[in-house]
Amino acid sequence: MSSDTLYDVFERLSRAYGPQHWWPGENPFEIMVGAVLTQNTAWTNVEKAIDNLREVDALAFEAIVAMKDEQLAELIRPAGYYRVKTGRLKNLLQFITERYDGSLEIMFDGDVASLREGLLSVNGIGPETADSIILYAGNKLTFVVDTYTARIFKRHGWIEAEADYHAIKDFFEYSLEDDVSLWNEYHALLVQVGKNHCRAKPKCNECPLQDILPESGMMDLDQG
DNA sequence: GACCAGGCACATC
DNA sequence: GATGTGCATGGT
Repeated sequence: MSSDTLYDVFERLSRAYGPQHWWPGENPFEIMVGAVLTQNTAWTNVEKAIDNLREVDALAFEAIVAMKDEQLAELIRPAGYYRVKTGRLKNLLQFITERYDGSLEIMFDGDVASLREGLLSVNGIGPETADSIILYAGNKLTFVVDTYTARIFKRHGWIEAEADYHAIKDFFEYSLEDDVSLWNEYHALLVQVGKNHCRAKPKCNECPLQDILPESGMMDLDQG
């Protein structure tokens, strides 16, 4: 699809939903924790887990590092996969301790490419989580691709059905101007429209994107 | 009760 | 390299 169409999509979503103020979270550390907890999980469940951590003053780097695994697991339980995510959070904090002396400020100060590579080397941090941390916690330029992004653009035929994470990421990054605020807002809006209309069973009625002509390969969308 | 959610790692072929 | 499976809670 053309760069103009990509901006058109953004404008429509922006008009329909307004500013998204992403990421929901008070500070970079909280955003980073949320990025792990929300893996394949509804945000409402993540909120419960984050509230639990906050209640016991455990929404902080040293507090989580010091916590026993069973204790952390119990607190984040509402977010699901709680045993797995306990390990992932610990792995991430250990990485930051070792490489950046436990400082998010130092971590986000350096080169984005090497930070991304480092995050991806952590067991439990995949491309979406790494990019979410870099963009939303670090305010650094990287585009976040998620299930909704792929689903929306593939269903409309705007990207090829076989495109993988990096192909989609490259497509957005190449087509859009380098602007952290734009990339932040664009991903947030895609999640918003995805939640409302582009789930497994699509509801295309009243979707802000419904009357954009597909460029190819559009599936039958009005069965939801 | 079935289905789904802002993924990721690992086993198996 | 492609495909399948485990991980788990809570809302619809």
